[in-house]
Amino acid sequence: MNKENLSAVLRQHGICPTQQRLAVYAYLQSHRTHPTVDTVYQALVKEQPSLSRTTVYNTMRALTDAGLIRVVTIDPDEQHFDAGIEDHGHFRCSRCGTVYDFPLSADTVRPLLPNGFSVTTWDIYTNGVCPHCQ
Amino acid sequence: MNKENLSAVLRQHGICPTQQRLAVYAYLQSHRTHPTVDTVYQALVKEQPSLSRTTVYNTMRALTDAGLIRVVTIDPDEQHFDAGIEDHGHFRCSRCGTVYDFPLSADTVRPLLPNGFSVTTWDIYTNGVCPHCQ
DNA sequence: TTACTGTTTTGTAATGATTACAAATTCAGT
DNA sequence: ACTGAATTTGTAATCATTACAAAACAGTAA
Repeated sequence: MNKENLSAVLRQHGICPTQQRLAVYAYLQSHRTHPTVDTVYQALVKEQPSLSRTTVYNTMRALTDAGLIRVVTIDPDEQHFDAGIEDHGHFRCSRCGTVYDFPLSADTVRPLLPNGFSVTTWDIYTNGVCPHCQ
Repeated sequence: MNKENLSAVLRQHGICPTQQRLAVYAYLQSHRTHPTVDTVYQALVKEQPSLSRTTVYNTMRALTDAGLIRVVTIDPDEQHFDAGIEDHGHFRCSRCGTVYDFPLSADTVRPLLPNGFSVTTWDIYTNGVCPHCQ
């Protein structure tokens, strides 16, 4: 997706597409590696030396509230962020810490969800050792 | 489960059943409310004024490593702990913050898990509004 | 252009959970 | 009681995240 499209998406969700927000959102779109705030900050500050960590935090909050990205809380130490909002699960390797996606359809998950609660989001987090570390 | 049984369980898992560890484990067994370290500490320090928060942290680590309790990372701010190690999912109310259990059998979850990864633990976290807050 | 207004960004300081660490305590075995 | 290992305790450090206020920016009207 190019800058114009990203801009339009942000605007459609009531977020003013500033330089910084576009940069963060574009980074997440093109790096589907579940980066942390600090990873994104370190990458973008090279181009925008004036960028502030706070701006990255604020942007993550705005994008999350708008439903454009998700927070992945699989790591007890840091929040990870994911621009992939289609249905999928997450796997975290306990050796190398890498977070992987795996496919998962909402139709197979929905029957498992609890009755009587209005579920707005669900996440499936799995831990173990990835093929690369075995 | 009484003190003697709890003691035996700890010993079977290679954990020396000290006063403090027993107190923490007994608290988790009898309070299935997914308490945080601080909640447990505040409750137990009334009986054991010398109790240290560090001891509670250390005990949580030991019990987790032994597989006697699980960490619930559904709350981005704090870790919650759960003595229920039978299969179940978690629901967190975004209004009141309460974490609920809901039943879930391993047999229904297993087919959803990714191939090629050796999954050692899985968690299903759901968010929304609980019946009490609606 | 200039002044005005609301929004966004920035940098620093505060917060708060968690960990590191070393001294004090407990405890088993001699 | 004495020794040595394990455990607990309290304090200090770490580090992700948030709060906050000043500076920068964008748009609009005169």
